[in-house]
Amino acid sequence: MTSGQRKSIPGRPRSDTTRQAILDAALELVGEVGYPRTTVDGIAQRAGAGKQTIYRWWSGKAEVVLEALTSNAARAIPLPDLGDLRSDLYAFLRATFRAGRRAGIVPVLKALMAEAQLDEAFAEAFRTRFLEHRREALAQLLRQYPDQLRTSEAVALDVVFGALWYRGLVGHAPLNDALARELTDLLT
Amino acid sequence: MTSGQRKSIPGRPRSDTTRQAILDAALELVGEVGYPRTTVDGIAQRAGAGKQTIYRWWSGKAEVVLEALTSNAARAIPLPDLGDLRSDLYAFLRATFRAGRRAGIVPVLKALMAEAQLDEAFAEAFRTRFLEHRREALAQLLRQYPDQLRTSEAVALDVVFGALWYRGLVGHAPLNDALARELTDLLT
Amino acid sequence: MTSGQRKSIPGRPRSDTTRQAILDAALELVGEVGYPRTTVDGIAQRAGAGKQTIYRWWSGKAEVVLEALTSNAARAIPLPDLGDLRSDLYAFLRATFRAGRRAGIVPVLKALMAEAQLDEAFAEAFRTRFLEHRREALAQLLRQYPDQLRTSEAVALDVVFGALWYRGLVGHAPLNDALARELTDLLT
Amino acid sequence: MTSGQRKSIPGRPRSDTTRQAILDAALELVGEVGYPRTTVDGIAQRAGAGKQTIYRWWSGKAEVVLEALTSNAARAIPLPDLGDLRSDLYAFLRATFRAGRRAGIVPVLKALMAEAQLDEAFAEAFRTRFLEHRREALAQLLRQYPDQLRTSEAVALDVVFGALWYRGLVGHAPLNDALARELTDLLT
DNA sequence: TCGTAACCGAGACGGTACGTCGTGTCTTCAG
DNA sequence: CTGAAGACACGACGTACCGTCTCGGTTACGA
Repeated sequence: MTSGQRKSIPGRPRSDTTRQAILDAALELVGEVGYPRTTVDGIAQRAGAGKQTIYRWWSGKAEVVLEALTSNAARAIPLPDLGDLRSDLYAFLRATFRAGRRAGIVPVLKALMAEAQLDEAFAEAFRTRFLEHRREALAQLLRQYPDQLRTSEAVALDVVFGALWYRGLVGHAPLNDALARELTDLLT
Repeated sequence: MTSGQRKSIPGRPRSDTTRQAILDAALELVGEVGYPRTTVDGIAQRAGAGKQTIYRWWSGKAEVVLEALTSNAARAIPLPDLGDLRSDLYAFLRATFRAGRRAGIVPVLKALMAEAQLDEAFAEAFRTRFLEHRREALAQLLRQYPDQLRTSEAVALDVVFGALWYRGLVGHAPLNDALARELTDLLT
Repeated sequence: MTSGQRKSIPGRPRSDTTRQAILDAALELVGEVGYPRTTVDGIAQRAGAGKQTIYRWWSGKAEVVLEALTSNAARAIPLPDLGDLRSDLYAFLRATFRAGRRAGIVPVLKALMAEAQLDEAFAEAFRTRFLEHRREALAQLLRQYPDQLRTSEAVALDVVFGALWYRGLVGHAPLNDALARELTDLLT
Repeated sequence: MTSGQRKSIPGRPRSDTTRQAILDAALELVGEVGYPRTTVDGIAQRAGAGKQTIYRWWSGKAEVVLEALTSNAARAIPLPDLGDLRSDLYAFLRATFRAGRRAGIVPVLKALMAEAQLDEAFAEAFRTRFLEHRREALAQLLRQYPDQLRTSEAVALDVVFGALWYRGLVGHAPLNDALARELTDLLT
């Protein structure tokens, strides 16, 4: 019955207060001065924490920011359910794009994607702890209408998130409702 | 009236030998130790050049690598012309993906895209000196068959390059002929 | 009957096992890696003790090592008594130097003397709990022959221990029998 | 005739301004907050120098302070020459003790001696660049009167500097004229 | 032919951030 | 209250790159 009740581990337990302070400080700093000018020292100082404490639980600022992003917000965009793929997909894309435009998360996400290119270990973390969740959300939506899609699920996901990230990263065109419209039309 | 032709500038002219040595050294180093562990010092040392010489002509390692990439190779993938969009687009995508898989340029491109996220000035350079060229190549192809495309040219470009970059950056799936096939089918 | 001795203090009494384990661990570590690379953490770990336990009873590694040194050994060099100052002093010095050369205590003493320079509180402890004992031993010897000494007792002590420590700390010359001989001749 | 003209070394030459600024800053800081609380960062900051510049030329704060001490001052106590050993030695000792009492160099010297105990490399530097100079000064004096000394030159030096350092390091008694008198009487 | 000016190599410089280490305090659970 | 365990705030360390600077030395051109 796996009655496994937690073996009480010895020693002082991790301070959740400090953990939260660090995550908050990270988000604040990133918001104020931007990701590249955010430093581990800076986060520690603002959080009233020691640098060591940060390095004990995270491997660097990228991981801290990633966790801050994914934990502070149960940032779930609710999946629409309007009965057909066209409507649901359009609603999903509009909502996603709008969420991106609203808060200052987009530059942070771009920076994390950048970090992932420069640091293989972080790439893995970013993929499994962030990207795949988003992918899975859309995948669930698509799976509801298996035969209304003009291409395979995998390619549909790559097309949607590809266009999304590509416009975001390159910045040559906005993520607006028109794009949502066109992608929807293309895929259904 | 200084009739417009270049006044011969005084002083020692720029050494093209050195320029080439720097670009070569940059590519070599990036190939050997990867972009993040490549340093301006390292490039200078390997090229037998002074650091100042690099900073005189480029703004940093990103620009050097970018120029090395775009200059060393007349890296033109010849545009196919098989008579219809389906064939041309498929050929184009296959050739592009294969070029990417072959040499070690892909990690470098990923790194440059990363750099562009962290440095606005370089982002501009990367966009105009690299990304737009690729975009324009495909755009020319698409413009030959204005009515065989299932979406606008702009979105088609974003879909193609989006999927391409997304798979490349995230690395969750390969850039293979199957993707070329599916994208072609989707867009035509 | 508990007649009037120590009121029994509440709580768990100090573990003498642990105390000894800490002192032993300290001496071992100092012997193995040297004083500067010995850390409080290291001592605690090797002793199977908590750091807090160390800080509860000592003020830092210097005090631990000092106590280890002075307690583990009833390191009394027996005072010679040969009947005249020359013989006694020479015997004393020879024995002292030899004791120093034998075991690995000398580097530790040097390190403690160093620590005393950097930490006023420890300087006091080192002086009263170690240095003065040695001084007092020789002083007793000297006082037996008050009129065979060519200088005051205080200066004689400083000359003997001065030369001793000076050669030990600087290391430009050995603490050998020749020195014992010359010092004896000089002082008597 | 060994006409050895300096081979011109390439690169920017070492900045003597910076070197001096660092040495000055080191002495100031040591004077203000004491040696143990002086940090390399602190020195660099006050000198307006980069930390790297310090580590390029010295191995740590101990070496910087040592050089500051030995270079900033042609701190030569002039050798007395009064015609006989008793007078000269007494004069030398009095002058030495007084010099020590006057400025705040004594604590620094104690700290350097401490450092030498904890760092073998620095010990060597301290010995050859400081201690031996002092030794040699007194040795010269002694050598003028080879037969007025009651012991060998080497032991005389150890007795004098031994008593001096011992009283300085332990601090149980002052370095005063009485000690100078007694040492002189003992040795002559 | 000689001066001026920009080039080039080398490498020192001021600076910022990094990640690690040791200290001494604290907070948990177990005796 | 002691003690093991270990997290915590703090502060210094030494290193790595950055982008700028300052040397001596080298081309080129034009006076």
